[in-house]
Amino acid sequence: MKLEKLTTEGATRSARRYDDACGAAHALDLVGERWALLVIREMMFGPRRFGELKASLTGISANVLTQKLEGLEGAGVVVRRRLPPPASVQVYDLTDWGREIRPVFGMLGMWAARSPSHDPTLPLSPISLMMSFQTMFHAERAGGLVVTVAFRFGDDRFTARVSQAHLTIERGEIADADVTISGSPPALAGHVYGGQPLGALIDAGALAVEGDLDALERFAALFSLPPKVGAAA
Amino acid sequence: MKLEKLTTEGATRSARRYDDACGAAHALDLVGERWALLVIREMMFGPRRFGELKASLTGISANVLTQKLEGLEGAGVVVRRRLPPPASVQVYDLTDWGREIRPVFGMLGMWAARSPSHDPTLPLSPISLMMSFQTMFHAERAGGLVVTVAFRFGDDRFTARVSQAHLTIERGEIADADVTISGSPPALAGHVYGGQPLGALIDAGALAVEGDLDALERFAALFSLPPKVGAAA
DNA sequence: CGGCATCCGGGAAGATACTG
DNA sequence: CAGTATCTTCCCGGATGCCG
Repeated sequence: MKLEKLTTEGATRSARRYDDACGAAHALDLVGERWALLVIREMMFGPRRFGELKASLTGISANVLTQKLEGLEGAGVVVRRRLPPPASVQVYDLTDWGREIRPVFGMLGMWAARSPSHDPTLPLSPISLMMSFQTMFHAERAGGLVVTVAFRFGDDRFTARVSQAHLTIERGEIADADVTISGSPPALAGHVYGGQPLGALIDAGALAVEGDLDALERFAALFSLPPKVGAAA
Repeated sequence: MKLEKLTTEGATRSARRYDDACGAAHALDLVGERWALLVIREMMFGPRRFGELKASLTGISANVLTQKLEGLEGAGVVVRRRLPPPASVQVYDLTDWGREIRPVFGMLGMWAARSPSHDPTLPLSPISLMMSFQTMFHAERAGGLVVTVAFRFGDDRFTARVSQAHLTIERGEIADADVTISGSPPALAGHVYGGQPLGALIDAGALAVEGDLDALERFAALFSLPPKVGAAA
């Protein structure tokens, strides 16, 4: 009795999308599925290989990642490219328009960091930490500070530069950094955001620093999380 | 939270959450489930009743709405209140912190409106249209314009005021509006964003205008969608 | 009517194993 | 390493019914 063909009616109702002209609703149609935004996050600093994506997204399985990349490619957010020989490997990257979603991460992160249930000690990917720096940067604290910091997280390299109260971060390492820091993203986050003394983290072997250690301290002082809800101003 | 009781199986990782310190990931844990952001959207201009929410969210079913409201209440984003007698009805509203998520809608909407697949002619809730005005407002076009516009969508009333190149929108109707417009949100969107002539919409019975029609035209000229990707500047 | 519980089908998410 | 194939789990969503 309930065997009526739903295909005829189901064709009109687009599978599982909001039929809503609201821009936010359409954004959710594009990138609202589970994992989608985090996959995008991992490409925010440039193209990445399948294995890198899978390694950075703890808990995702290969088939789900494949499926998300296909969906995002169909939405025009992601492009699949093959690097020129000899390194003719396949990589995934954001389209120009896809990369424009970046401010959403800043807003989402700033908002969620105020949640009482936010736990900054959970695992953190290198890219997440670099993006958090851009979000939690306090330009008014920079003054005339000029400093270049190099980061090494496993095989991932990033360089941050502060100049004229401006912060720029890009992938890769340059030679003339004032200080180079190696270790895990959560350990560094523990210092920058959690107030853990740098010396203790170094002694524990969680971090290693080469170069101007004082420069690193001044760099770290530029960042802080927003106050939690209900916290006194 | 209430589902954790069944995790006797090996004390596995928390049901279906990203174990990620990234702020954006935590935001998705809080409001990343299907419908959650749209439910929030409908409370952006103040408290709403269950039936209002259900009516505005075309396609949602009562049990799903209940479930989302429970989840958002547990996350501290939504509060359930009972209005004082005699109107002792139950309403849902955003917490102060929950309301702070508003900029995310602006960013998401602005980004998704540039998508080639965005269809502005789909159904639109009154609140979505009001929020889109705040997002798509071009302050530089306002000059010294001072105008107050009243909107009537069914039983929903809103008032928009432009003054000193600033736009404010709130729920409710005031007496001294320069112009009052009645009709459906998609019809008004067709004029403001779709370039459909006001006269044609009025003749077709989709919109009705009382008061200074020229003021409405000047008001509408303050808004426009961002260019689609690939479109010529 | 508003709000919530329950049952059920379908489909997405996820783990695992396997292939080029 | 980069996915694909298969199977299981469980969320989503419709329908129905209970209760204030």
